[in-house]
Amino acid sequence: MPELPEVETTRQGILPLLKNQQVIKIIVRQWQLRWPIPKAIKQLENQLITSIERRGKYLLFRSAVGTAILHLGMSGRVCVLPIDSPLKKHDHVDIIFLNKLCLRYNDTRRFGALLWTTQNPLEHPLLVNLGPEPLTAKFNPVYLLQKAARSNQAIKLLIMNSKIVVGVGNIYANEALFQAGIHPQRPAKTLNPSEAKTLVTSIKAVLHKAIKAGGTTLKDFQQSDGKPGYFQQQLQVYGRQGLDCLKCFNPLECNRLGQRMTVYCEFCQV
DNA sequence: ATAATAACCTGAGGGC
DNA sequence: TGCCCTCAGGTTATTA
Repeated sequence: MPELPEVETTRQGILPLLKNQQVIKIIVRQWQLRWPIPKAIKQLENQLITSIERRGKYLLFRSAVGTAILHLGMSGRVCVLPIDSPLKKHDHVDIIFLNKLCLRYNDTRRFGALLWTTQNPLEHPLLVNLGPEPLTAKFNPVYLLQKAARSNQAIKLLIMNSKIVVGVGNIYANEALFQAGIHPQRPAKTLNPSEAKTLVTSIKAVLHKAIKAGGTTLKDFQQSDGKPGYFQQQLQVYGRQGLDCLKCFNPLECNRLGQRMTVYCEFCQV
Protein backbone atom coordinates (compact mmCIF):
# COMPACT_ATOMS: atom_id res chain seq x y z
CA MET A 1 0.00 0.00 0.00
CA PRO A 2 2.25 2.72 1.17
CA GLU A 3 5.08 4.58 -0.39
CA LEU A 4 7.03 7.24 1.43
CA PRO A 5 4.25 9.86 1.48
CA GLU A 6 1.74 7.43 2.96
CA VAL A 7 4.19 6.27 5.62
CA GLU A 8 5.15 9.84 6.47
CA THR A 9 1.48 10.89 6.61
CA THR A 10 0.85 8.00 8.97
CA ARG A 11 3.80 8.98 11.14
CA GLN A 12 2.68 12.59 11.39
CA GLY A 13 -0.84 11.48 12.25
CA ILE A 14 0.03 9.11 15.09
CA LEU A 15 3.01 11.00 16.58
CA PRO A 16 1.07 13.62 18.59
CA LEU A 17 -1.22 10.93 20.02
CA LEU A 18 1.48 8.46 21.05
CA LYS A 19 4.66 10.37 21.77
CA ASN A 20 5.76 9.93 25.40
CA GLN A 21 2.80 7.67 26.05
CA GLN A 22 3.26 4.42 27.95
CA VAL A 23 2.56 1.07 26.32
CA ILE A 24 0.67 -1.20 28.69
CA LYS A 25 -0.01 -4.25 26.52
CA ILE A 26 0.75 -5.69 23.11
CA ILE A 27 -1.81 -8.10 21.68
CA VAL A 28 -0.71 -10.15 18.68
CA ARG A 29 -3.48 -12.10 16.93
CA GLN A 30 -1.41 -13.10 13.92
CA TRP A 31 2.31 -13.68 14.42
CA GLN A 32 3.01 -14.69 10.83
CA LEU A 33 3.74 -11.63 8.77
CA ARG A 34 6.54 -11.37 6.23
CA TRP A 35 8.68 -12.69 9.04
CA PRO A 36 7.30 -13.96 12.35
CA ILE A 37 6.87 -11.20 14.91
CA PRO A 38 9.59 -11.83 17.53
CA LYS A 39 8.34 -12.67 21.02
CA ALA A 40 10.75 -10.02 22.26
CA ILE A 41 8.33 -7.38 20.95
CA LYS A 42 6.76 -7.75 24.41
CA GLN A 43 9.76 -5.88 25.80
CA LEU A 44 7.98 -2.74 24.63
CA GLU A 45 5.30 -3.29 27.28
CA ASN A 46 5.48 -0.74 30.11
CA GLN A 47 7.85 1.45 28.09
CA LEU A 48 7.33 5.01 26.95
CA ILE A 49 7.44 5.67 23.20
CA THR A 50 10.14 8.30 23.10
CA SER A 51 9.92 9.00 19.37
CA ILE A 52 8.41 7.74 16.16
CA GLU A 53 10.78 8.11 13.26
CA ARG A 54 10.70 7.10 9.63
CA ARG A 55 13.52 5.62 7.55
CA GLY A 56 12.42 4.96 4.00
CA LYS A 57 9.14 3.09 4.36
CA TYR A 58 9.99 1.82 7.84
CA LEU A 59 8.52 3.32 11.01
CA LEU A 60 10.69 3.19 14.13
CA PHE A 61 9.00 3.23 17.53
CA ARG A 62 11.78 3.99 19.97
CA SER A 63 11.81 3.28 23.69
CA ALA A 64 14.46 3.23 26.39
CA VAL A 65 14.99 -0.53 26.00
CA GLY A 66 14.68 -1.07 22.25
CA THR A 67 12.94 -0.14 19.02
CA ALA A 68 9.97 -1.66 17.24
CA ILE A 69 10.46 -1.60 13.47
CA LEU A 70 7.26 -1.57 11.42
CA HIS A 71 6.92 -1.94 7.65
CA LEU A 72 3.46 -1.78 6.09
CA GLY A 73 4.23 -3.93 3.05
CA MET A 74 1.64 -3.68 0.29
CA SER A 75 -1.58 -3.62 2.25
CA GLY A 76 -0.61 -2.67 5.80
CA ARG A 77 -2.22 0.19 7.71
CA VAL A 78 -2.07 1.53 11.21
CA CYS A 79 -4.57 3.72 12.97
CA VAL A 80 -5.05 5.02 16.49
CA LEU A 81 -8.38 4.06 18.02
CA PRO A 82 -10.14 3.92 21.38
CA ILE A 83 -9.20 0.63 23.07
CA ASP A 84 -12.69 -0.87 22.77
CA SER A 85 -13.03 -0.39 19.00
CA PRO A 86 -14.50 -3.46 17.28
CA LEU A 87 -12.09 -5.72 15.45
CA LYS A 88 -12.05 -6.00 11.69
CA LYS A 89 -10.68 -8.76 9.54
CA HIS A 90 -6.87 -8.76 9.40
CA ASP A 91 -6.42 -6.63 12.54
CA HIS A 92 -3.21 -8.45 13.48
CA VAL A 93 -1.66 -6.40 16.29
CA ASP A 94 -2.84 -3.94 18.95
CA ILE A 95 -0.40 -1.82 20.92
CA ILE A 96 -2.41 -0.55 23.86
CA PHE A 97 -1.45 2.62 25.70
CA LEU A 98 -2.09 3.91 29.19
CA ASN A 99 -4.02 6.86 27.73
CA LYS A 100 -6.68 4.37 26.51
CA LEU A 101 -5.62 4.59 22.88
CA CYS A 102 -4.73 1.61 20.74
CA LEU A 103 -2.37 1.55 17.79
CA ARG A 104 -3.93 -1.10 15.57
CA TYR A 105 -2.08 -2.76 12.69
CA ASN A 106 -4.17 -4.23 9.88
CA ASP A 107 -2.60 -5.97 6.90
CA THR A 108 -4.64 -8.04 4.46
CA ARG A 109 -1.76 -9.58 2.57
CA ARG A 110 0.72 -9.83 5.46
CA PHE A 111 3.68 -8.60 3.42
CA GLY A 112 4.42 -6.18 6.23
CA ALA A 113 6.76 -6.77 9.15
CA LEU A 114 6.96 -5.95 12.84
CA LEU A 115 10.41 -6.51 14.29
CA TRP A 116 12.29 -5.67 17.47
CA THR A 117 15.84 -4.57 18.04
CA THR A 118 17.78 -3.52 21.11
CA GLN A 119 20.58 -2.18 18.92
CA ASN A 120 20.67 1.01 16.90
CA PRO A 121 17.75 0.36 14.52
CA LEU A 122 19.55 2.15 11.69
CA GLU A 123 22.16 -0.64 11.89
CA HIS A 124 19.51 -3.35 11.56
CA PRO A 125 20.20 -5.62 8.55
CA LEU A 126 17.05 -4.40 6.80
CA LEU A 127 17.96 -0.74 7.20
CA VAL A 128 21.73 -0.57 7.13
CA ASN A 129 22.10 -0.77 3.37
CA LEU A 130 19.31 1.63 2.47
CA GLY A 131 20.10 4.53 0.18
CA PRO A 132 19.60 8.18 1.10
CA GLU A 133 16.27 9.78 1.94
CA PRO A 134 14.91 11.38 -1.23
CA LEU A 135 13.94 14.63 0.48
CA THR A 136 17.42 15.32 1.82
CA ALA A 137 20.44 16.95 0.20
CA LYS A 138 22.16 13.55 0.06
CA PHE A 139 19.86 12.69 -2.82
CA ASN A 140 21.10 15.05 -5.50
CA PRO A 141 21.87 15.00 -9.24
CA VAL A 142 25.57 14.22 -8.77
CA TYR A 143 24.71 11.24 -6.57
CA LEU A 144 22.04 9.90 -8.93
CA LEU A 145 24.27 10.31 -11.97
CA GLN A 146 27.08 8.47 -10.25
CA LYS A 147 24.76 5.57 -9.36
CA ALA A 148 23.30 5.52 -12.88
CA ALA A 149 26.63 5.82 -14.67
CA ARG A 150 27.40 2.14 -15.21
CA SER A 151 23.91 0.69 -14.88
CA ASN A 152 22.09 -0.90 -17.77
CA GLN A 153 18.94 -1.11 -15.67
CA ALA A 154 15.84 0.75 -16.74
CA ILE A 155 15.81 4.10 -14.99
CA LYS A 156 12.44 3.32 -13.40
CA LEU A 157 13.86 0.24 -11.70
CA LEU A 158 16.89 2.22 -10.55
CA ILE A 159 14.84 4.88 -8.78
CA MET A 160 12.63 2.20 -7.21
CA ASN A 161 15.69 0.41 -5.82
CA SER A 162 15.88 1.18 -2.10
CA LYS A 163 19.65 0.76 -2.12
CA ILE A 164 19.82 3.74 -4.50
CA VAL A 165 17.14 5.89 -2.90
CA VAL A 166 14.39 4.96 -0.42
CA GLY A 167 10.69 5.59 -0.54
CA VAL A 168 10.00 5.77 -4.28
CA GLY A 169 7.42 3.12 -5.09
CA ASN A 170 5.47 2.36 -8.22
CA ILE A 171 3.06 5.29 -8.17
CA TYR A 172 5.62 7.98 -7.57
CA ALA A 173 8.21 6.45 -9.91
CA ASN A 174 5.67 6.65 -12.74
CA GLU A 175 4.66 10.18 -11.79
CA ALA A 176 8.20 11.50 -11.38
CA LEU A 177 9.36 10.09 -14.72
CA PHE A 178 6.39 11.65 -16.49
CA GLN A 179 7.02 14.99 -14.86
CA ALA A 180 10.71 14.77 -15.82
CA GLY A 181 9.90 13.75 -19.40
CA ILE A 182 12.08 10.65 -19.14
CA HIS A 183 11.06 7.29 -20.60
CA PRO A 184 10.86 4.64 -17.86
CA GLN A 185 12.78 2.06 -19.92
CA ARG A 186 15.78 4.26 -20.67
CA PRO A 187 18.96 2.50 -19.53
CA ALA A 188 20.09 4.41 -16.47
CA LYS A 189 23.55 5.06 -17.88
CA THR A 190 22.13 7.06 -20.79
CA LEU A 191 20.97 9.86 -18.48
CA ASN A 192 22.88 13.10 -18.94
CA PRO A 193 23.55 15.56 -16.10
CA SER A 194 20.65 17.79 -17.07
CA GLU A 195 18.22 14.86 -17.05
CA ALA A 196 19.54 13.64 -13.71
CA LYS A 197 18.90 17.09 -12.30
CA THR A 198 15.37 17.18 -13.68
CA LEU A 199 14.61 13.70 -12.38
CA VAL A 200 15.87 14.44 -8.87
CA THR A 201 13.82 17.64 -8.83
CA SER A 202 10.73 15.76 -10.04
CA ILE A 203 11.05 12.99 -7.45
CA LYS A 204 11.37 15.50 -4.64
CA ALA A 205 8.48 17.60 -5.96
CA VAL A 206 6.12 14.65 -6.41
CA LEU A 207 6.86 13.27 -2.94
CA HIS A 208 6.48 16.72 -1.34
CA LYS A 209 3.14 17.33 -3.00
CA ALA A 210 1.90 13.87 -2.07
CA ILE A 211 2.82 14.33 1.60
CA LYS A 212 1.05 17.69 1.56
CA ALA A 213 -2.05 16.03 0.10
CA GLY A 214 -2.02 13.32 2.79
CA GLY A 215 -0.85 10.55 0.47
CA THR A 216 -2.65 8.63 -2.25
CA THR A 217 -5.83 6.69 -1.54
CA LEU A 218 -6.41 4.07 -4.22
CA LYS A 219 -8.37 1.29 -2.61
CA ASP A 220 -8.45 1.93 1.06
CA PHE A 221 -5.38 3.76 2.28
CA GLN A 222 -6.40 5.95 5.19
CA GLN A 223 -4.52 8.44 7.22
CA SER A 224 -4.31 7.47 10.87
CA ASP A 225 -7.45 9.51 11.61
CA GLY A 226 -9.43 7.58 9.00
CA LYS A 227 -9.46 10.32 6.38
CA PRO A 228 -8.32 9.38 2.89
CA GLY A 229 -5.33 10.97 1.17
CA TYR A 230 -6.05 13.22 -1.77
CA PHE A 231 -3.01 12.89 -4.01
CA GLN A 232 -4.84 10.53 -6.37
CA GLN A 233 -6.59 13.61 -7.73
CA GLN A 234 -3.18 14.86 -8.87
CA LEU A 235 -1.97 11.66 -10.52
CA GLN A 236 -0.87 12.39 -14.09
CA VAL A 237 -0.15 8.88 -15.38
CA TYR A 238 -0.58 6.19 -12.72
CA GLY A 239 -3.79 4.28 -13.41
CA ARG A 240 -4.47 6.38 -16.54
CA GLN A 241 -3.25 3.93 -19.19
CA GLY A 242 -5.22 4.38 -22.43
CA LEU A 243 -6.43 7.82 -21.34
CA ASP A 244 -5.15 11.04 -22.87
CA CYS A 245 -1.76 12.39 -21.85
CA LEU A 246 -2.40 15.63 -19.98
CA LYS A 247 0.43 17.34 -21.87
CA CYS A 248 0.02 16.21 -25.49
CA PHE A 249 -3.38 14.42 -25.49
CA ASN A 250 -2.11 11.22 -27.11
CA PRO A 251 -3.16 8.04 -25.32
CA LEU A 252 -0.88 6.90 -22.51
CA GLU A 253 0.94 3.62 -23.01
CA CYS A 254 1.40 0.90 -20.44
CA ASN A 255 3.92 -1.88 -20.02
CA ARG A 256 5.12 -4.26 -17.39
CA LEU A 257 8.56 -3.42 -16.07
CA GLY A 258 10.03 -5.54 -13.31
CA GLN A 259 6.53 -7.03 -12.91
CA ARG A 260 5.06 -3.62 -12.06
CA MET A 261 2.56 -1.65 -14.13
CA THR A 262 4.34 1.17 -15.91
CA VAL A 263 2.37 4.01 -17.49
CA TYR A 264 3.98 6.66 -19.65
CA CYS A 265 3.58 8.91 -22.67
CA GLU A 266 5.45 7.70 -25.74
CA PHE A 267 5.70 11.28 -27.02
CA CYS A 268 6.46 13.33 -23.90
CA GLN A 269 8.89 10.87 -22.31
CA VAL A 270 12.10 10.36 -24.26
C1' DA B 1 28.40 -9.45 -9.76
C1' DT B 2 24.31 -8.19 -12.06
C1' DA B 3 19.68 -8.93 -13.71
C1' DA B 4 15.39 -11.29 -14.36
C1' DT B 5 11.60 -13.81 -11.93
C1' DA B 6 9.48 -16.36 -8.24
C1' DA B 7 7.83 -16.06 -3.94
C1' DC B 8 5.32 -14.47 0.18
C1' DC B 9 -0.64 -13.63 0.88
C1' DT B 10 -5.50 -12.09 0.35
C1' DG B 11 -9.16 -10.05 -2.17
C1' DA B 12 -11.42 -7.67 -6.04
C1' DG B 13 -12.98 -7.66 -10.57
C1' DG B 14 -13.65 -9.43 -15.29
C1' DG B 15 -14.80 -13.09 -18.65
C1' DC B 16 -17.15 -17.19 -19.50
C1' DT C 1 -23.38 -18.63 -8.86
C1' DG C 2 -18.88 -20.41 -9.60
C1' DC C 3 -14.45 -21.06 -11.66
C1' DC C 4 -10.33 -19.26 -13.53
C1' DC C 5 -7.52 -15.61 -14.62
C1' DT C 6 -5.19 -11.09 -13.72
C1' DC C 7 -4.21 -7.36 -10.93
C1' DA C 8 -2.76 -4.73 -6.55
C1' DG C 9 0.79 0.95 -3.11
C1' DG C 10 6.71 -4.04 -1.51
C1' DT C 11 10.76 -6.49 -0.80
C1' DT C 12 13.57 -10.65 -0.34
C1' DA C 13 15.17 -15.10 -1.99
C1' DT C 14 16.32 -17.80 -5.77
C1' DT C 15 17.78 -18.69 -10.34
C1' DA C 16 20.22 -17.66 -14.66
